[in-house]
Amino acid sequence: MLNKLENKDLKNIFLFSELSEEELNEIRSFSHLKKFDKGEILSFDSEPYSGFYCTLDGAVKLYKISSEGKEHILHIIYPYNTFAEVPIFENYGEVVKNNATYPLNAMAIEDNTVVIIIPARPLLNFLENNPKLYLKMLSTLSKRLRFLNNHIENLTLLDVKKRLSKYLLEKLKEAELNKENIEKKKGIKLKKINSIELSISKNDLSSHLGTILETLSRTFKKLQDEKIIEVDSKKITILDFQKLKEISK
Amino acid sequence: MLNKLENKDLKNIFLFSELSEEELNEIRSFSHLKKFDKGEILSFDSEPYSGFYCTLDGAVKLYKISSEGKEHILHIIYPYNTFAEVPIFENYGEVVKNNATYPLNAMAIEDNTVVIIIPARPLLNFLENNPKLYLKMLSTLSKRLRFLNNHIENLTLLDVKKRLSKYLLEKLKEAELNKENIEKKKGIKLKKINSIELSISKNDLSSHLGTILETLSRTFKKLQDEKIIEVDSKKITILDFQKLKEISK
DNA sequence: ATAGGGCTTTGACTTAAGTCAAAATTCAAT
DNA sequence: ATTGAATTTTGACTTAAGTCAAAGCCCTAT
Repeated sequence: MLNKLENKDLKNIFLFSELSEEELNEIRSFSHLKKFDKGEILSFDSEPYSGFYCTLDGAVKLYKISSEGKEHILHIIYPYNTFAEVPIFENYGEVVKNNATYPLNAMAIEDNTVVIIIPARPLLNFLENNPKLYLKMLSTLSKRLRFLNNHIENLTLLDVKKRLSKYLLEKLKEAELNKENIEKKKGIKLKKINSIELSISKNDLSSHLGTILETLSRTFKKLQDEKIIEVDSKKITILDFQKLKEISK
Repeated sequence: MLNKLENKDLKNIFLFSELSEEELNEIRSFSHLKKFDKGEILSFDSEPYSGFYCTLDGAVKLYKISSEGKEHILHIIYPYNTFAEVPIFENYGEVVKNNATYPLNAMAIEDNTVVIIIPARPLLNFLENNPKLYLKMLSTLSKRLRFLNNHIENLTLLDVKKRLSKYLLEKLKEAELNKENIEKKKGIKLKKINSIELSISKNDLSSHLGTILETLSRTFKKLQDEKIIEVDSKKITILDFQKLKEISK
């Protein structure tokens, strides 16, 4: 159980992955951990400085909510991924004024979700002395921009069936990459992956896909009736990869 | 008419606004201009290196298009705003490999649209020698992230009437800021702004708002019937600012 | 193993927004 | 000013997806 921040935790974060032990110590000196239970909101305001976050354990959803209570999840953040960088940089210089606003809301979606909080001011100082990190940061933000562009494409140009198909294919690809990593690391050969385990509730999934639970349920059923997938609670088996790919286009 | 790139053009670009004449000369030495007519596609592939762009005259739409030909416009780019930075940074180091893909398509939407093209490799070198620009670049990308987050919020949580209302209010605000700038610059007092001139076709506007021309037309009519706005071709007069604000929430 | 709460599915119905087609308006070039 | 093309509006109709309500399922803690 994660209770104290160690250098090895920081090393897993892309931005810090190439830092020396001393440098990691420095990062640690101005960062701190915080733990949340499922459903708890990560209230950005309560922190001394606005800064950015990284999930170390559990999962966090980043979402927008309308005046009528409708929710849309833009990102699900898993361990070692950072979020809430925007307010640090968008008006740099003004950031310490404590009135920064975060574009998104954040909520833990698993018990014992641990995040590390890295305050803006010391981080900006650190970056200035280690300009090589700027490119890493630019890379992270650029990847997120591409993700959001694709997300908008999905939401505006595809119907729910296509969006769900695309999501399933992405998760399958992730699982495959993960498998290959394990194979390489352990020097073993694992059997081909043809199923995925949904890591979030179907309600959260529907919110991420820009629809509602009932419509998602019906769309799963349609794909199952067409013998393209098999749904067993959270386990989705892909029966016809080609057809799924065809639909997602 | 813009035919030759001059330092004063570069100076208007946020990223380069604080550079010396020599530094601007350097930027100019590896950049070049290109001119497009309305409807022409800015084909990123045809350029020697992938790099980023800045509009100097006219306007460019950045859009996604589906396999069925449906289009969604994510950004309209006006003079001195940059675009297409993502492929430079997302996999930095690999960028020179010439196989970078741009997340969005780009098309000129006015005749005589002039863009400046800044190739990735020399730009990255320049940044390395002028690390202060990194923060400006991070600021630009962060602002774009916030914009896209808001855009997704609008598309997923608001209906067309709300989206249009919000758009009109934003444009009104822009016009007001513009007015204030002129007043400050010229030391004169202008009368209050209560109308805006649409700078893009209604078809493009509908695509940007995530709907279609017919629905946009009907939504304009609804707002007009409710005496909230008055539509005279491209000129939109706001008759009831409060109500418009109420609707947009 | 069983009760209870949280999730998920199903059914019947509504609605916002899309489609297709035709008419009307606006714009730009003579 | 006039004409033809491009843009925009209007009307009639369809449809994907949302709403509301009820039933069913399945964890998890006793």
